[in-house]
Amino acid sequence: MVKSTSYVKSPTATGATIKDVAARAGVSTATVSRVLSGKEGVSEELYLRVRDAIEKLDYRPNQAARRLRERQSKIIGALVPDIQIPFFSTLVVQMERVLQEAGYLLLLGNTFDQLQEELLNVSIFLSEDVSGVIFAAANSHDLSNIIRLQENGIPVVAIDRSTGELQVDSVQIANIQAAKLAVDHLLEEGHQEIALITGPQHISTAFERQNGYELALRNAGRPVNPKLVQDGNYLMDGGYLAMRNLMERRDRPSAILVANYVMTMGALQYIHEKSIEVPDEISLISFDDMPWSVAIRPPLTAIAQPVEEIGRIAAQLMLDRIRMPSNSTKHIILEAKLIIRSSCLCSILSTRPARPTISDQSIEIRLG
Amino acid sequence: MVKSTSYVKSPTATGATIKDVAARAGVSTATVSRVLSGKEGVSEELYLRVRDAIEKLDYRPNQAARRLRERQSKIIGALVPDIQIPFFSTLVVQMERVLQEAGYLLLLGNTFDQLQEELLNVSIFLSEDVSGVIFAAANSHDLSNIIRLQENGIPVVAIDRSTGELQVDSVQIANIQAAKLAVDHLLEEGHQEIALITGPQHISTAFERQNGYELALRNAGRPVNPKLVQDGNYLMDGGYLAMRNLMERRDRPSAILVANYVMTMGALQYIHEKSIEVPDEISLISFDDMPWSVAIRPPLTAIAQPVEEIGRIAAQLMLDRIRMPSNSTKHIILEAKLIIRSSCLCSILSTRPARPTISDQSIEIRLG
DNA sequence: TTGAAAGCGCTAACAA
DNA sequence: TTGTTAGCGCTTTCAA
Repeated sequence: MVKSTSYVKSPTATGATIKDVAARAGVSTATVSRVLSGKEGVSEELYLRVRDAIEKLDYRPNQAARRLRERQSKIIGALVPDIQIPFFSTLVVQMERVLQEAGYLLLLGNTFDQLQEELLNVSIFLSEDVSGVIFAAANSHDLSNIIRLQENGIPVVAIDRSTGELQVDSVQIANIQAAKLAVDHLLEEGHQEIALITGPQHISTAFERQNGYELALRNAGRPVNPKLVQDGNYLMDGGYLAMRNLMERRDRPSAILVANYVMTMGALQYIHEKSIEVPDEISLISFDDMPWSVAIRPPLTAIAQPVEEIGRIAAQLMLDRIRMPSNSTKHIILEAKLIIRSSCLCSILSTRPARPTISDQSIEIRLG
Repeated sequence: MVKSTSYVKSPTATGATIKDVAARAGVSTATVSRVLSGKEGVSEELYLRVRDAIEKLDYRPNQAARRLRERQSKIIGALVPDIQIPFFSTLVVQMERVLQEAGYLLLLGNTFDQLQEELLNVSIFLSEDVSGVIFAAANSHDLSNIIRLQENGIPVVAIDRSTGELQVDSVQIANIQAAKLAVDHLLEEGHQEIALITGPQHISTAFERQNGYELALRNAGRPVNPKLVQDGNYLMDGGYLAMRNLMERRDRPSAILVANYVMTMGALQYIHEKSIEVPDEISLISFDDMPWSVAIRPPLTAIAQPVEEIGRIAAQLMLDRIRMPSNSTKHIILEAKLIIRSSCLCSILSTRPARPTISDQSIEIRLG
């Protein structure tokens, strides 16, 4: 068969277009468009005919065409370190829920805390002409990628991490207080040597949590021993190594605060490999609380962040900012809670007969 | 100031367009387009001028316009149950990596294993005119949403879960063999009463794993006791309740296979609440292996799926299918491995003096 | 209340 | 090798 050589991209059945709908309903595309966007001024009769045609043809408007015409994509980009980290996957799910409700699409970008990956995703976002970007900065000291977005007139909202000078809406927790809360608790329990496994210093949550740790010690008139502060790089390996460094010391600390959940897993691996008893030999408090923190032996005392709320608020801030671009910048700070379970208990206390240790009777303490 | 009333959507600085680049380089937009797509037939001189203009203007092509014009979005939709489940977040990250490399964007859709949510996401995918969809069916017995995609000429690839009649490329593990492997191991260790915590019967991995469990027992000439098969709904709560049902029986099983990781967390919660000793009182094997399986006490014996490989292969199958639509359908079945750690150990063996139990001396066994 | 028509930014056929 | 131009599917102005 000889056919004309007009070029056709997709030989497969493409969906119906607005033209098809218009033809079938016997109206103009303008009318269909009006029905689509629920605009006033369409007669009952035509409205019904159009709706009918839409249904019959299983028509769905082409988003690319819409975006091109409307000059706004209704896509929100999200820059997170790694969706494999439970904290961030929960964040993303919540943001998505709120945004979807408002007719926006969430486009995910994992940065793995590398500026280069962040840049790559920012480029994609710019190409997609995103309506906004919610971001956890890969490096709190280098926000050039974020600034690039702003220069392009794209509203941005910071989550989880601070942004220093940069004027942007933000949601995060009170990291200093949260860390202080944990250390205060350990001090109250009578711990003398309290260590910290911290994260990369270019990530704000890491140094803020460290600040909180040091603040608590100083407030209590205790010295801050730099040897007891180990960088675990926010990774599982790092947590493992940091824990090893700490436990191989001649004078082991009696308690440890771990600045994120991933490192806690690494720390626990070391603890279990060496059959160290928690909390008898060492008390442990972990940042971040997971549903399965109670499935771990011993159940972990943890600093629980209101993750879902952070996600929802971030999305809401974004929507507000898009609607009212000139509103004043908002900074939302939420408080984290200390959930006391059984991974920290003062070894001194365990000598008191009135309060049995876990290993004796396996009680469980739950507060908060 | 009185201005003309021409309508303007975005008052903010929009990025440069191809026209701007053409003007600046003193060429036509066609030439810019040719440079952009790396086409032959542009003189060295113009090429350089165009590149320079692109750089100076920080120009990035508008994707919406491209999609509209090219009639293909280069977006791949991904339908997964819940990105908060580690297995799926890893899958997504790997797929994204491969697809991005090939110039495709991944658009994520969480179904939470609800057909309604699946439908919602499919509608979005259709509107976005996605080039393909990689899916883990919310319900293996109702693939109508997937069929709808196919009817629209959209290539689909199945991951993780079977699709029965439906002819589609797929990647999954050999679930029956994997479950059998685990149960065989427990049988070899001398366990008499082996229980299963299974998932929803409309999810193929759940019933396939159950088949493998039953097959292993039958092959060994053992009866299958329906009371020992508990539905845990693939959720943490479900795992908790299923474990409780099992342990409250007069004759407790001596070993349990848990069909996914989330339920294992629930099961462990119950185990720890009741201070049940693993593996002394009960042996446990869990489907799915996580980096932090070694951070749990005791380190979990697990069936490790090649998650990352599944993700990469799925993405590759998708790309192949797009390039060669008429290729024959491929089914890739990968094998899972049994990683033996310390959560399963035969209680009979522990009576042999030569082999101390974990709780005695805290040895660690690692194979695989 | 309705329709005609312009044009969003881009690619590719075709002409030069 | 380069430019001109049509048109992808949609929304909105403007005129009727």
